[in-house]
Amino acid sequence: MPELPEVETILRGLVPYILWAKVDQSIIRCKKLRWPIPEDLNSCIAGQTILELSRRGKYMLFRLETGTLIIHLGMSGRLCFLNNDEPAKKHDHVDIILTQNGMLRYTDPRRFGAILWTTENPAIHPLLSALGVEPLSEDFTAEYLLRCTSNRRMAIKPLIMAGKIVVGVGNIYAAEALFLSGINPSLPANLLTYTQGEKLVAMIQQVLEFSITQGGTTLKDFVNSDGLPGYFAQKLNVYGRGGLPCVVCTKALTTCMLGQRSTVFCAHCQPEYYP
DNA sequence: ATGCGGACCTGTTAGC
DNA sequence: TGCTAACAGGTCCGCA
Repeated sequence: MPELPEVETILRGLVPYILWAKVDQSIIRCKKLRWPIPEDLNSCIAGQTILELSRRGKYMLFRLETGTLIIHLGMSGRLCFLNNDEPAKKHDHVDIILTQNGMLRYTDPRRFGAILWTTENPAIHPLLSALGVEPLSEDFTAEYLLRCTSNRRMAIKPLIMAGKIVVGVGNIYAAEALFLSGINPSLPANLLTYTQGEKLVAMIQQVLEFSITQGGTTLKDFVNSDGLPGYFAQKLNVYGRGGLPCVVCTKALTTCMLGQRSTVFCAHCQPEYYP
């Protein structure tokens, strides 16, 4: 499941292959994704040069001449640069064939992803307009976080995952950052102290940045689609380790559900708040 | 406005 | 062994 570091890694890897390339045509094999792929996708993008690749949260933005392709990988989506003669497999939804050699192939078995087209500034697109700040930007500070959490009673973990305050913090990185910050995932957000907020901001940035660094090392492999996601290379302290010993205190890690998400934490290192 | 639960979808794993 | 059921994941939507 691609999180922000994976999306960033994929984007960086694609730049040398597709920036300034021209779209010859696109082929839709299966338009069913989270929203249907626009029927007229081909007429929207054919013949246009890819002018810019960027990212907003986990949304990839391919700016063409008359509009922008918005691509989300959901949880099982992949975007690979392949030779034109690569045979299509079961869950290959779309090919974007370039006039030079090669094509971009979108694959998504679980269909949680999206491919959309907008002729407007993507920043005002309904999917992007309400997103929180980029976690690795200078806008993401303890002051900002505290301003956002001060009147919210919701648990801190689902709140930082919701994407309204900060984007790109999925279940894995939320759990890891909270562990490294010593903050209980259930802590009501309004009780977050400034010191905790500082720590949390720093740890979110640390785990994401480290993961991007790791992703970079497998960059050349991803083109063949067998590159390991960054978080596999990353040492995970809590995610997926419920019941196993805490790497710090050796007590068994606790698993709970929070906002319908499995959540692992150390009850000793991330003590609960008692009112 | 806030916050919660439901929906989407299917490959993988656990349990019978 | 073969089947079924639960689970995982990100994000939007609708209802209280």
